[in-house]
Amino acid sequence: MAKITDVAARAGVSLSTVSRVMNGNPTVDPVLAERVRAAALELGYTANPLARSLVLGRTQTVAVVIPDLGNPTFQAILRGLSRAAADDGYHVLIADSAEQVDEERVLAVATRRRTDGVILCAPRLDQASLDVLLPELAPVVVVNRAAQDSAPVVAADYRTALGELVEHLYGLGHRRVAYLAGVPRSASNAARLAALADARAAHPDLEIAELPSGVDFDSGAAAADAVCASGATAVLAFNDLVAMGLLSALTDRGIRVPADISVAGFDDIPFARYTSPPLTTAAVPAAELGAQAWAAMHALLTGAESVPFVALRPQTILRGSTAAAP
Amino acid sequence: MAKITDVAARAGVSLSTVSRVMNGNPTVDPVLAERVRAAALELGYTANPLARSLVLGRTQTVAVVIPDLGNPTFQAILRGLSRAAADDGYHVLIADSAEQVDEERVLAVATRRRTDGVILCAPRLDQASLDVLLPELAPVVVVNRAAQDSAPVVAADYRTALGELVEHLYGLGHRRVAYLAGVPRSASNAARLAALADARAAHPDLEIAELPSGVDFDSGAAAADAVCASGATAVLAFNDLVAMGLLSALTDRGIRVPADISVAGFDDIPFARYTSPPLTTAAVPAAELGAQAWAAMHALLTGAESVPFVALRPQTILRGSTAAAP
DNA sequence: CTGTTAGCGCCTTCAT
DNA sequence: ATGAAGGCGCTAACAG
Repeated sequence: MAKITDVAARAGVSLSTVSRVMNGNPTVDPVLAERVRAAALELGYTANPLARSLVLGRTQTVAVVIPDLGNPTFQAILRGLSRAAADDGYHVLIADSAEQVDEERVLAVATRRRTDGVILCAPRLDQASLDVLLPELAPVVVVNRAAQDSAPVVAADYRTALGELVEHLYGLGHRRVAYLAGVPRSASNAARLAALADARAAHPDLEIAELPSGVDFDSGAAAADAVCASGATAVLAFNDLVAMGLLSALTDRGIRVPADISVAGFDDIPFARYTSPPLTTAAVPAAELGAQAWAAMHALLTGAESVPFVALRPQTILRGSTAAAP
Repeated sequence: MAKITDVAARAGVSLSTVSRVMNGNPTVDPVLAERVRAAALELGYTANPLARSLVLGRTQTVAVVIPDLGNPTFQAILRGLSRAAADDGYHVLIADSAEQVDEERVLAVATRRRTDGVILCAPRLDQASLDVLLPELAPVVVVNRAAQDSAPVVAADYRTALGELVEHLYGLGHRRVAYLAGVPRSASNAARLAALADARAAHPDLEIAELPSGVDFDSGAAAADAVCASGATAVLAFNDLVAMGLLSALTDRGIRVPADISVAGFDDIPFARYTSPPLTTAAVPAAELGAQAWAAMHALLTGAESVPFVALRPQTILRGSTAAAP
């Protein structure tokens, strides 16, 4: 691999001149510049990014910490982020913590050292740990959870979105609703609970039972009996996977959706529209969330003005899985 | 951020000694070593990975080039790869070429310079370009396509897998089968066509019509009319998304699956089991593919013995979307 | 406008 | 066993 001294020798100039030319510094004699460019081309020279990183103090790379690369929402966030970063000439280092919450912190700090900043998706990390972690990570952008002013936040507005879903069900005449809670300690679950509290306050005749569940298909299926026992006429699932699992288990039991019971999901993952019946859900703009997270990071990196808090409003998508209460 | 000289000063030793201690070099007085460790701990010192990378000539990072982060198969490959690499203490840089085949080459070369190697998923890159690209990328591992000895290959055996699917249909009495071809120029499509040729040779009474299609849900839906017109009693879709689109469109037309027509997919994406009817398909072990790709790269990086070609056999999954010919 | 020089932070011979 | 010194490849003052 050709190095800068090789190019300098070939062009008969000093290495500083080569550096200047390669970096577009205009204070170079056009003739020399051309000679340098020719030499660089012949040698297929490109500056070693590592050496540049060391001297410049920036790597043109950011780290994205994600709890689970198998989760469609994080996949979409990563996709949106990666493409937006690429458009700005940045690279992305991924760190999948594989749901190991205790690893998350170490991972974030480790990746931070080889990058210019980190975008943190850590919904299950407790707030106290997060608060001490963030300053250590700066510049850092937090996705989908609060970060008391120590970092810009880009989040979907789960509270409003779930609120709309509740209103939708209430408008259909449902008065007994079950909520399948996902990870109880996650930030987005807290937002959802707030939405339920809002709804209860607004509608005294509305009963919302909170049933435990997980975050995946099987959890939804496993909750079917509890849902039936609760006497609810409508279910708000933690996410689409849970809703789909529930849908499947209910169907197996001969319970008709939405005739007997309405089911709503959350996220609008790609397959939500293809279930039968298609799933009513709140479309979280995950890829856009990723793009916005990048935008926030880019602003941090370039010292540009930036919004400290970006809230993206999920869109309520009404499909066939919800209907009037029986 | 503390640097090695800070630790040296605090411990009252030279920076070489600190370096030795941090790297576990045993030729250091235990007393000094302990003093160094204490100093490092107090200062929260960790060697700057960038500086190490520059001097050591290795970054502990590999690049993964992927054509589309939105594709479930590549997502799974990335997940398996990322976790396997993390287990060996390596980081992963992702490069999503967003299906821009011409960008793929530049991207691969660019990311290669900041990493120790690249794992290349480039199913649509033409073979000639690939052949000149690979030497430039070494060490490099190629996923899901041939690489004439210039790099280790880790691939799913599409040919055998599709062959099994055909046999399955043939065994069910189907004699007129339609194949919904995906991207004609992709490597895996070539493997699939080879499987069809095998089947035709083995069963003279078997007719297989090749119908053009894309690779996504909508392509499958759009192919419904052509499928009906073809008179086929069974369809092999390029992948599960195409199969699901077809399934949906057929259902809309009142055509029953599998009573009127059988449909088989490919890949076994997470939702294939949840369609109605559930999809018969070939389960490509994508995450395992990623893990194997990492293993191959790790071998390359450590100079270990390695297998030049790993073929992973997809498992045929029989579900409800295929049945006896009407 | 160009070349020389001093680092960026670290590892590693080479002496001692 | 330890320290001094050179260099990884490049950029950015500083002279000239």
